Amino acid sequence: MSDDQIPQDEGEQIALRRAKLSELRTLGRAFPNDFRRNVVAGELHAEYGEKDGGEIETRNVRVKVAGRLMTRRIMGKASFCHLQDMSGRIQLYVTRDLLGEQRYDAFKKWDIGDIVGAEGTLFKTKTGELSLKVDEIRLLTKSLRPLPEKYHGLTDTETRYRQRYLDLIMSDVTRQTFRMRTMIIRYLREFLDARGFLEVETPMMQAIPGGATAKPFVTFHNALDISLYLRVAPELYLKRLIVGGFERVYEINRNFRNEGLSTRHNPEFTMLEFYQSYADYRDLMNLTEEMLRGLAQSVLGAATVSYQGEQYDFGKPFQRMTLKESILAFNPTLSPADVVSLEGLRGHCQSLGIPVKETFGAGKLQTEIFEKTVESNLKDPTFITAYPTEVSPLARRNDDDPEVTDRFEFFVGGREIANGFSELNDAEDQAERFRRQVQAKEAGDEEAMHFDADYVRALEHGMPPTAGEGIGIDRLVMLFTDSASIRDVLLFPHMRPE
RNA sequence: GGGCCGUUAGCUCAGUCGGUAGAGCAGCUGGCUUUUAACCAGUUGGUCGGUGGUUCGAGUCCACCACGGCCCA
Repeated sequence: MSDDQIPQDEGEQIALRRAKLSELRTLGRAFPNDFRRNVVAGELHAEYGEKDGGEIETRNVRVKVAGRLMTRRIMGKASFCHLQDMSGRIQLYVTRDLLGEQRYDAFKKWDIGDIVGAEGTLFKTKTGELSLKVDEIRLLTKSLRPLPEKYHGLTDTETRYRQRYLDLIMSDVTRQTFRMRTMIIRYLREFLDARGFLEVETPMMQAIPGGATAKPFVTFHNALDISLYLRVAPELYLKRLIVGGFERVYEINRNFRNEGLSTRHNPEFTMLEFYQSYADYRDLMNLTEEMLRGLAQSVLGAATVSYQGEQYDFGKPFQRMTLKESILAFNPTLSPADVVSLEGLRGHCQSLGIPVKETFGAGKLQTEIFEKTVESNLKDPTFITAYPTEVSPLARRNDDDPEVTDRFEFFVGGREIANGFSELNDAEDQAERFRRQVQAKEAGDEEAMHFDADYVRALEHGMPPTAGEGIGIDRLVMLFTDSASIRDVLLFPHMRPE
């Protein structure tokens, strides 16, 4: 950057650091990349943290570490500082006697935030902190901007999201949250891989957006001269793979839905979808229970999940009830006859203040009542089953009651985490359900599905009886990291441009 | 989209009844060879989110706008 590009309103601290960098440039390579560390802080603490200081010094352990300078206490001719690397922090003891006056004076001019490499021998201070007595130290990268305050850290929510790198530098909680996110996804992969599922990737850009009732983003492909949609779900592609003979597949990837932003919604979010042939929705409920119980044990080391002050026990068998049962349980004024009659449901919606459209059938009305009165009360891990066919255009009808499907949703902490069902593999029924969706779309429902003729053609070749499920990864990570907002589990949540 | 709250130094925050804008950390100068929110002394730093308005006078009151947070739809 030349001088005339430097913003004039930069603070004096930045100006001073730029001047220091400028001096470094005159002294040689200002951004060297020839320092090699041989250990990280966490390994040192793991190996020597519990050992006696005298024993450590006797062994004369020489190590090379590197990281960001986070604290500094200069006491004349000797100083303490902490380097932070990916694994943690290690304290350095830097003295004029070991470095010589010239190099020690240079060290004293470095700033908090600079990237430093150091070499020396391990010892323990009189307060017992494992430290490095430094005899070689180099500035590897000059930092031009001051870091947030060391004690309170970065608390401004907006800055934490917009400048996540600062949040990651300053907050151990944030670092831990995103490590946990990775651990959760890794566990899910290993769980499915171990059961013979094949991980695949399917199109993110689709000519016909399908697999969920949601408003898509539209983009344009210039060479093909067609509109493409960012996918709202991978479902129809994954089931094409089931038709193709990949009998167990899964995908962990992004979906995009053109909706508002909130503490639970980001326009792009991560879903796990998996499909298992020769299985039904009950098999998947059992699999889900096993998966989540194992997940809790694996990443938390306990069966109980603590979320926003409440405890959820994944160790005991998950509750199961049908949608209708749950509605009756939480709507004492509604009779068993009302819950299946159009008039009874409409009247109840009115008393609840739910806006009802003329086109809503009993199933849609039940779903509305469920979302308004039941969902937030499903605290303990609970499966709700028997969703209306009307709101389940891709799910297999129940053999005894064609008005409902062999479908479940899974709730914990009052939030939907998973949605699964026995797949509809009757091509003619599927074609009819698509036609219904197209009618709804023509009637103005922006979230209704398109008719996907190739998907019906695939089903016409025969899809084995299959069950499939989607799990919202972001919500799962929120639960397991005790995060109140989805933005806390997304490294770069969407924000309005500054 | 609606309601409430917020935006003051690089960061974390005060700012009374409308009367020349403060602290801690960071920075700068000096001191200090086992400190750890190091310490001691001194010290720099502000378009109070933006634009209008009311007023002799606005960080403070009013209106609108921007961005964010929480709740609701």
